[in-house]
Amino acid sequence: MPELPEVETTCNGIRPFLQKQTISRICVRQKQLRWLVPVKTLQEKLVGQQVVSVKRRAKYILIELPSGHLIIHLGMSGCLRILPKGTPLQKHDHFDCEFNNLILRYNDPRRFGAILWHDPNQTLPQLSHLGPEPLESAFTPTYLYQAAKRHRTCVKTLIMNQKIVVGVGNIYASESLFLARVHPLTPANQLSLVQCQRIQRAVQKILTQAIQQGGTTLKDFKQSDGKPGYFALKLKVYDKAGKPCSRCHTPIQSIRLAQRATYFCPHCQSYRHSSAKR
DNA sequence: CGAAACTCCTGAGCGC
DNA sequence: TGCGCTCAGGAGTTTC
Repeated sequence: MPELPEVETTCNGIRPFLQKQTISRICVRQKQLRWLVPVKTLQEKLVGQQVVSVKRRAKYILIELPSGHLIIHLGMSGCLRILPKGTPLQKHDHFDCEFNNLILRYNDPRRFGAILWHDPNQTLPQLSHLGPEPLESAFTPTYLYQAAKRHRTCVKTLIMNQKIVVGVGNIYASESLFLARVHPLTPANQLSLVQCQRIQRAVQKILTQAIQQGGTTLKDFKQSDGKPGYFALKLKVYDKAGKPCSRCHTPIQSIRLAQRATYFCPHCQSYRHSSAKR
């Protein structure tokens, strides 16, 4: 579930509680995550350290300490909560980072998430090779156009490729292409510059709106204070198969693309419309 | 090299 | 009520 807006929401939610706080203790209850630093390393690097900042890169949460970064990835089902000390455990509470008066608690039913340590002197493979941030200046229509030219895959798979641009997951890929009026199956190397411009703008608009709404809660995403995200109410095509398109009332179609559910309006996003210059 | 399939895991929802 | 099946938002690895 967590795509860029959900990770951004989580960062914003935990930041005010953690800044300048000192880590007093850590607790790892489940070692079978996607990646987990050795507990000994965590103990050595974290305990007694003061949080300098809380940042986001792609879908990774970076908690900066004087000696490096604690990096948390929420995977598909992870969430981070700020809780009072002594809060009883719930199922799938895998990791605690304790401060003086509060706990940063990581819960992840599917265990696709990760807890990493980034030593500033070393490169972390997960963070190298990442593409530009979609909301920063490097993500331009020209950049997207040049990148698209090198790929034969379809546009939806392209914008979900973290080497091309980070943060766009399955939900926002469908939503962005609907807003851009581009068919998800359009081959990347056939996109026009005008289409790339529409896609770039749409991605930025959708992600910005989703951040303002606190992310999207479909099943289990929670903000750090436990509230759901409200962008689900704004979704136009995702999970709307058979429902009328909000723009033209044609039933929304769903297809499977690279093993992922994909939704689009066959009228608004037809190849004919997509290729036409607008 | 790129593209697509496969993989990790739990839980929800469905049909029977 | 319960069983078995399918599907789920990520992303590195494997295979072709």
